[in-house]
Amino acid sequence: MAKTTLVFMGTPEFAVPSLQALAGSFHILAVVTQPDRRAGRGRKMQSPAVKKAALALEMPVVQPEDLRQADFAAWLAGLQPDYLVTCAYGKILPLALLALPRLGALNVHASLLPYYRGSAPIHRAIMNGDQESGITIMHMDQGMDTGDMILQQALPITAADTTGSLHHKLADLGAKLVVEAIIAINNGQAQRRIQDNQLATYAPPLTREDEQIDWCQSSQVIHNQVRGMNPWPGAYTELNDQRLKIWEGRPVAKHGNPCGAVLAVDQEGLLVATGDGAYLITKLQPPGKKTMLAADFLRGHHLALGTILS
RNA sequence: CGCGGGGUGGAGCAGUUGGCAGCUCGUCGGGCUCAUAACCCGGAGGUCGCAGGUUCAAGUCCUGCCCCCGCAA
Repeated sequence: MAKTTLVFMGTPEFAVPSLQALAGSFHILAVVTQPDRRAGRGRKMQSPAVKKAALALEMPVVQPEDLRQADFAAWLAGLQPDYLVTCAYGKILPLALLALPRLGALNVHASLLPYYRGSAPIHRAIMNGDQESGITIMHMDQGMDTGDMILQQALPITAADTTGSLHHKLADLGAKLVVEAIIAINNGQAQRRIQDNQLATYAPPLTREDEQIDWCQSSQVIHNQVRGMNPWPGAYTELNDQRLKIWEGRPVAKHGNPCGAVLAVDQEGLLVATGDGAYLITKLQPPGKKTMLAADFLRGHHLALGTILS
């Protein structure tokens, strides 16, 4: 039997482990990723993480500007892949493409579908204080993350997890499962499970509002937000018209008013009143500066108790 | 050529019109205390990112370069 062939589509860091795992088990005909774009400080051209990984594996890389162009479909059809596998590609695939692969068009999604359909499932799971997340390998259909599920595996979210740590774990789990899913389909052992749309929830992209801390929320909600925004894009608060990113902290059983007020300043950090208690900021970052311990920050910025963060 | 902040003892910061390099913390030694991340006294530790220039004199003014970071994408 000929080796299974596939075309991989993905863009950011999250997709790299899946690409590498698939490359180790099957024959990847081509890698499709988003075009290089001017981005970041200085507006330099930047390649997607998947492109760098694919080039390192010496695979052909294609970076179409528009998937709806007829020549892209023709190109894909010409490769005659067994599978099309997407993982955080970043664009909706035209329906016409999904039928081209002989054995299916699969997607790696970072949630336990039908929960958290959409683009920010990892952030949202941490922000909501969930105890569990996971990976779903599914067939794509025309909806956003609505297709039939092939394989799913849960992963506990620990109290210490941040979006960053969970992202790494899920990327690795996704890599493992997508290989398993293809093997199962090849062997005829895969079962398609329909998603229960009644249970579906969505994980919309982050907005600026998601980043700003509302100190009148509970300490736990704030903590989940801080964890969820770490390492990107960072939860922030305003101090003297300066935006201060809050990278780490923890709820503390103290009380004070009003919410947002600085209650204490010591070697452990900066204690701030919240809606139901207090939150100890232990690691933060002023604009233009590196991330530092709150205690370090306080050595150079003498904050009066009662100063309000907003 | 997207906008902007910054590199000053180990850490975080200040340094006004150029004129002996300071603050908080840490560290070392001593003292005090039942005790302390407490307090008191004393000390060490700095090529002020790099290279030039202006000047009697440069952390500070000028030129070039390196590095770090925020916004925006």
